[in-house]
Amino acid sequence: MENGMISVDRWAIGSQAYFLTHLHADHTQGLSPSWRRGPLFCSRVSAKLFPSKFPGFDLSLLRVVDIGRWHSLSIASPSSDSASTVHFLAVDAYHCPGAVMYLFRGEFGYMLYTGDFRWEAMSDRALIGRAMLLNALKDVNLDYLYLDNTYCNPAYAFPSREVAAKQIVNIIESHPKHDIVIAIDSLGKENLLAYISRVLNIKIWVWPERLQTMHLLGFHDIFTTKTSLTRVRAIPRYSFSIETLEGLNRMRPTIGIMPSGLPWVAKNDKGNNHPLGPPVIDPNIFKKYHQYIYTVPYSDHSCFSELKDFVKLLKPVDIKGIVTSAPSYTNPLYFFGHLCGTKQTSQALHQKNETLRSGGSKLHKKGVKKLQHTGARASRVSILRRVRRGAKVSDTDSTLV
DNA sequence: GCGATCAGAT
DNA sequence: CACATCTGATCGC
Repeated sequence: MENGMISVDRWAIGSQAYFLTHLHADHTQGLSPSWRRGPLFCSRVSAKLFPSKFPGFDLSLLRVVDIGRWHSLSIASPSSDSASTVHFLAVDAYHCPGAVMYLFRGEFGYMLYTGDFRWEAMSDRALIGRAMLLNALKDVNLDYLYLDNTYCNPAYAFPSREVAAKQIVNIIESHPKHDIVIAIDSLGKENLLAYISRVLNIKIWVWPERLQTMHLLGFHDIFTTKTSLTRVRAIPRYSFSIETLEGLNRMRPTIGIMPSGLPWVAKNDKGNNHPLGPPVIDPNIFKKYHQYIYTVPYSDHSCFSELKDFVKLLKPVDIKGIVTSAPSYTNPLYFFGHLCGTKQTSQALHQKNETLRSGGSKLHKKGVKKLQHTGARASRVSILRRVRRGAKVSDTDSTLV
């Protein structure tokens, strides 16, 4: 938060309390096993996963925030002797396991920080979250909304995860003799994999660290690390590529499935990369992306229409985007200003397509020097990182490139 | 030397 | 493309 007394998904020095929305790496930059700058509030599921993400972390710093219940925290005011109280409520963000949004109440008014979230209006979980938020805000204004603006453009239109999951099952069923690899991250999309497993009555291979995560999350019979037990494997997204699929296909017929909201960007005209132009739906939707690869619009972020529903529901006085680093960052007020309180619309028109950068300016020139590195040191760093997250596999079994 | 951060990759 | 992630190189204490 801007007053500097509380940080959400930021871990630099200077705050009295720190809040974690979820355990994806881009929200934990700056956290490390040796971090101990203050109490760290997070959901119960995040707390459970915490030791495996940061082995050696001082767990006495963790404060579990129960979903749906108001908590409070006393913080010292920087300008006066008196302490003030901040109240906060965690609401299920329905993004990845443990992901929550935080509603804060304090001298600054009401502020909602969504973190990453998916707002599928028809889902039970979103309905519960909706009721919590409406109840908390029924008699007051929401002064600030920090919004997951990952897909804050009408060009981003994709179906519910339920629909996308059925598409994926259809793809698998239409390739009965193929091996299947599905790209996932270190956390998230467990429900998709569980759905595939249940419908097709098949186990899903995951890599060993991921199996540990699955066990912590309470999945005990669905996943395996033995390739001989299944033709469906979930592999890290960073190792999922055209080359990977080509390599696999030299051994056995294999297709890859990339579940993501990204390919469903509408493509604007070439020369005109104005991000605000009329949306044009990508004609390749639901089609093959490559000889061996299907991309399916399964997203853990809200699409544009869901963001719009969310803003309409909460009618915040002001909105700020959480994601500010994307090249085509768009101020949410451009699309949603008219749904907000006073004066935002005209303001938004002057702020459209504003690009915000974080503090570190990148002035380094590239390629000025090419130093040889000492191979010994590089591998030591790498090994330490592997050890920290728990013994990386060198599995001949999975035939990952 | 070591952790933090950056650049570049998928 | 870059949702999130990993690797190796470099920075800075």
